[in-house]
Amino acid sequence: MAKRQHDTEATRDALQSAGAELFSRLGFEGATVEKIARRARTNKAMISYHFGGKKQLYQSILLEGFAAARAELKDVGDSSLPADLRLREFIRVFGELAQHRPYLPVMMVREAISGGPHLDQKIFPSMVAVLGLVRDLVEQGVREGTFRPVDPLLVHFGIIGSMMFFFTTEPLRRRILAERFPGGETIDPQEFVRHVQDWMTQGLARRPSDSKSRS
Amino acid sequence: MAKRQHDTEATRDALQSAGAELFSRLGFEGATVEKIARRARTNKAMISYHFGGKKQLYQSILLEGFAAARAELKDVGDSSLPADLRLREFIRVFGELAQHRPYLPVMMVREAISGGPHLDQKIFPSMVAVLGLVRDLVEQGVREGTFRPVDPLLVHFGIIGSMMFFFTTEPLRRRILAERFPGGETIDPQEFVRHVQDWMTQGLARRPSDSKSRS
DNA sequence: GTCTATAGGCTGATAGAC
DNA sequence: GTCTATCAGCCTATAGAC
Repeated sequence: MAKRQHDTEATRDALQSAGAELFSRLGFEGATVEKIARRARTNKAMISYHFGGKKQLYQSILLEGFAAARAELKDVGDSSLPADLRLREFIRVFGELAQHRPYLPVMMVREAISGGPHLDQKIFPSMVAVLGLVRDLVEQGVREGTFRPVDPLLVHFGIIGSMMFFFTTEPLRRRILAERFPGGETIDPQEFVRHVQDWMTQGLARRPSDSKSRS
Repeated sequence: MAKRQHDTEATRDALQSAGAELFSRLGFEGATVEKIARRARTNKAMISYHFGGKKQLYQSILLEGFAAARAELKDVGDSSLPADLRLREFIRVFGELAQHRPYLPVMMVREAISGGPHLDQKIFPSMVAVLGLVRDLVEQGVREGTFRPVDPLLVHFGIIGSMMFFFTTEPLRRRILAERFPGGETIDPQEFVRHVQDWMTQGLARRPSDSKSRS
């Protein structure tokens, strides 16, 4: 945009990319500015220059990652399909998201476990939006009669929980399963996504015996 | 056991207890020996004296916690009930475990996310034992005809995942739900456990249309 | 067994040269 | 914009007094 020695954006992007990789793998404290700068092929002074410090770099990564994720989930929110199909779609997109941006779920789980000590309040709306999406979707299904009466919040944590856990614990799963069964018996992410879809669809389905009034 | 100035076991226990609390809340690096010692009402030299260092204290906490957890799950493994009831029982006991020893799931998820950098290989057998318990249980159900044909490993990660996520993210959930709905709309753990039980039971149930040969 | 004092290493931020 | 050099602060481990 203005005159520049190398390319302002290039350094910025390299730092965010290196940060995403290292923050997710090592956590906020474990990923030192030194390591991040080295991986971005620059120096740690650039982190202060471009972002104002380590914490702000961290937050910018989460903020921009969440914005992108929200955009990818938008279609599911706008869809006019029946609830059970939308739920399958949500799970599929969520799984793709986790594979396309593996750093996001990992960074978020780390934060959630600790009560969000490095979280910028600006991402809260995005988190609540995902929750609202599932809630609407479940309420639609109950209304349409395809789902049994169930608390959307519980469904939300069930789905998000199993998916987040699966995708964030890949490092250890790989290590243990590989050490004990050197054959290489690891789980295919696609297969897990399909499992959750089936589990969910059948597990929420309304049964003939269900009455509307059931707490 | 032998002559002692105060009580050897007392200091040891205090350090383990303080360590469990702080390691789970702050992570391995975040929980400094200084903080742990202060909370245990002693000094950091005691950590080296009793355990040989910070890492060994950490591992002793996980090792003893896991041993206790495994003992509590033993009854579920030995039970001769039908598979669907055993599965409900497993989920219930797992939930009680997470509430009774909240530091355990949190420490384990932290490790799993990072690939287990501070894990002693000695706990691997305990982890695999839990996995084996679920596997046997699911295979029993498929054999008995109450469960549809399903990969036990996928079931395992589904259950453990949703439970671990729920119980480990309580800190952030509390914070967000409390900030946005000051009414105090938080989720009752018992209710979530019941939800997983129902979800699981119905989601795995064999449907009339299921054939035995299905991958 | 317990404690204080300290050694030695690593951290994030930044001043100042280019 | 980029980089090197440096500073103050914090960490774990431990020597040595009691």
